[in-house]
Amino acid sequence: MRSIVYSIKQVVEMLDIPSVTLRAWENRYQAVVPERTESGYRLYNQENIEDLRWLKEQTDKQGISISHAVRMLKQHKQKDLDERLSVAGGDPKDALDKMRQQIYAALLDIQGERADALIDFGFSLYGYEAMVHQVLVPVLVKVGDAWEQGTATVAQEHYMTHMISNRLSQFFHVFPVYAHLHKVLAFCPAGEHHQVGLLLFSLFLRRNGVEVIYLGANTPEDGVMELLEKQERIGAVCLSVTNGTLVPYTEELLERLGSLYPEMQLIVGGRAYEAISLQDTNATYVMAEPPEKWQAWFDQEYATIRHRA
Amino acid sequence: MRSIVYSIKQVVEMLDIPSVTLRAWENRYQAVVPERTESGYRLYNQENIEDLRWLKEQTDKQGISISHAVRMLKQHKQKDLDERLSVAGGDPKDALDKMRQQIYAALLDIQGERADALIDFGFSLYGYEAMVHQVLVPVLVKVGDAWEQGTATVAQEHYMTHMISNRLSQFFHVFPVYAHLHKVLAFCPAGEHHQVGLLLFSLFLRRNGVEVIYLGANTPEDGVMELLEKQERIGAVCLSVTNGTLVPYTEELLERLGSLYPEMQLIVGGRAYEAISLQDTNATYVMAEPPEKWQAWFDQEYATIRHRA
DNA sequence: CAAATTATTTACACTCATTATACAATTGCA
DNA sequence: TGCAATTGTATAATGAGTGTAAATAATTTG
Repeated sequence: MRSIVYSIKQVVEMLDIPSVTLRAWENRYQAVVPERTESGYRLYNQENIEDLRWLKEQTDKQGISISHAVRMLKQHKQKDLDERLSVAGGDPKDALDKMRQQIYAALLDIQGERADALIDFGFSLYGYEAMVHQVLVPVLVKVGDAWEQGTATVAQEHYMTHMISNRLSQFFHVFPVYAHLHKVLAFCPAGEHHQVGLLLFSLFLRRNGVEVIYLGANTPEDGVMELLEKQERIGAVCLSVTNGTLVPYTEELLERLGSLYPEMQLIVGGRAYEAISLQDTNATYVMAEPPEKWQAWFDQEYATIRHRA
Repeated sequence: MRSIVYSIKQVVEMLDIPSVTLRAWENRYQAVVPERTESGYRLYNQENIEDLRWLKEQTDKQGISISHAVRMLKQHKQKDLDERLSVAGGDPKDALDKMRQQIYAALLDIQGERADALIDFGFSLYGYEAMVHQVLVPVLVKVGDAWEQGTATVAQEHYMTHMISNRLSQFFHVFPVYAHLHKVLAFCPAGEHHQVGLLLFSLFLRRNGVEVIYLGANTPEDGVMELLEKQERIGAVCLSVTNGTLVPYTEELLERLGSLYPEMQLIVGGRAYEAISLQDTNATYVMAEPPEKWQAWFDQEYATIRHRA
C-alpha cells in the first residue's frame, strides 16, 4: 500500500484551494480529515486528495455548496457503514465487546437513532443468539448496575431499559411455537412494576418453542385465576418479583396455585428471589443468574413434561 | 441505503421552478415535503424530484392548476395502496373490519400465535398507516372499553394491551427522524403505570419525524429534570395520566417545567385529562381524542417551531 | 537564529435559505 | 359579468452557510 503524504502547501498547489479554505472545510464539515504529525501539521494522503478534488469539482463547476457536496461525498462513500463495519474487523470477541460499549454509550447519551442503527447492524452481523445474549442482555444488566451505583440517572435507566426491552420483545413473535410443549403464563404480581427479568426469562422460553402468555407487570390475582381456569395446557406459571416486601404475598399466591394445580410448574425469579433457595419457597424452580443454567433446567424439567389428559 | 438528496438550489436548476414557488407549493398543498437538514434547509430526494417534475409537466403543458395536479398526484399515490388493499379481494373496508374482529377475538382467546400471524398478514397487506390507525388502535381502544365494562378480565386486558403495544412500539425505530424538529420527552409521572396513550401519541410524533425520548411509565421527577438540563433541543414534554388523583401533582410539575423552560411545549393526555380543557391546566396542549386532530395541532404548533439560540 | 510554514481562533462580509406577509394576475364559478 | 378563490411572485426580516483575513503561537528548515 502506497503511503505518500502531502503537506498542506503541496495540496494548495496541486488543487488550487487556499489553505484557509482547506482548514475551514475540515473544521466546519469534517469534509476531509487528514492525519497529523506529532506537532499537529496536516498530512494529506492520496484518498484525501481525491476527495478534495471531487469536492472542488462539485463546488466550482456544478455550483453546489460545500456543505452539500460534503453530504453527498459522505453518502457516496457510505462512511457510516464503513465506520460500523470497522467494528466487525478483528477478533469477534473484541467486536462484541465494542458493540456493547457503543450501544451502552449511545443509550447513555440518549442517542436513540444511533443505538437503533447499531442494534440493527449487530443483528445483521451476529444474528439473534449472539446479539441477545452477549450484547443486549449484558447491556441491560449494566444499565441496572449503573442505576444502582448512581452512575446513571433514573431517566437514563428508564430510557435505556425501554429501548432494549422494546427490541427484545420484538422477537416474541418470530420464533416458532412447538405445540407439544405446555404454555407458560408469565406475570409480575400486583404491586410489582419491574418486568425486565420476567421479559428475559419469557424470551428464553419463547426461544425454546414455548408459547408464553405474557401479562407483564402489576397483574392482580383474580385475573390470573380466571385465565388459568379457562386456558388449557398451561404447564407453568412464571413470576418475577423485585420488591422484597412482596415475597410473603407471592409465597401465599404460589401456595394457592400449587394446591389448585398440583402438576403446575411454579417458577419465580427477580431480585427479591436472588438469595432464596428452592427449600425456602413454594416454587418449583428459581430462575436465578446465570441464564446459562436455565437451559439445563428447561431440558430436564420442562421440555419433558407430557400432556395431561 | 439512503438516496441522494438535493438542495433547493439544485432543484431550481434541474426543474426550472423558482424556489419561491417550491416553498409555496409545499406550504399551500403539501405537494412535496422534503426532509430537512438540522438547520432547516430543504433536502429533496429522488422521489421528490420525480413528483415535482410530474407536477410541472401537468401545470406547464397540460394547463392543469397546481392544486388540481397535487390532488391527482396524491390520488395516484393512494391508488398504489388501494391496489394492495384490493389484493385481498372484496371491499377494503369490510376487510379491515374483519381483521379488527379477528385480531380482537384471537387476543381475547389468548391465542398469541394466531393474533401475531393476523397482524403480520395485515401489515404485509395494508401497510403501516391503515393497519395501525384502522386496526390496531381501534382494537386497543376496544380492549380498554371491554375492561371498563367488565367484558374482559384484567388478565385479558393485560395480555391484549401488551401484545398490541408491543407490535406498535416496533415502529419506533423505523421512521426517519427530521433533525430540524425539536425532540420530545415522553413519560408518565411517578405513580402512573398506564402508558398506552403515551405510546400512541409518541408514535404519532415519531411518524411525523420527531425524535421521541420515551421514558415510559412511572418516571420520577428528578430524573426528568436532569435529562432536560443535559439534553439540548427538547421542544416539548409529553405526559400521560390515567389516574385522576395524580392530576394535582401533574399540574405542579407542569408549572415547574413551564417556569424553568418557558418556551417548552407542555403536552398532557390520558383518561385523567379527557374532560379538562386548556384553560384549566398549565399545559399548552391537551391530546384528547380524536387522534385526527393531533395532525392539525402538530402542523400548526409544533412543526413550525424554530430553533432557539 | 531568522525565515518560512503551519496551526488555532476570531471576525467579517457576502451569499443563500427560511418564514411571513403582501399583492397583482388569473381562474373558477354563480 | 362579477366576485372570491387561486396562484405565481415580490419583499422584508432573520438566521445559516462560506470564503477569506488578521492576530497570535508553535514548528520546521536552512
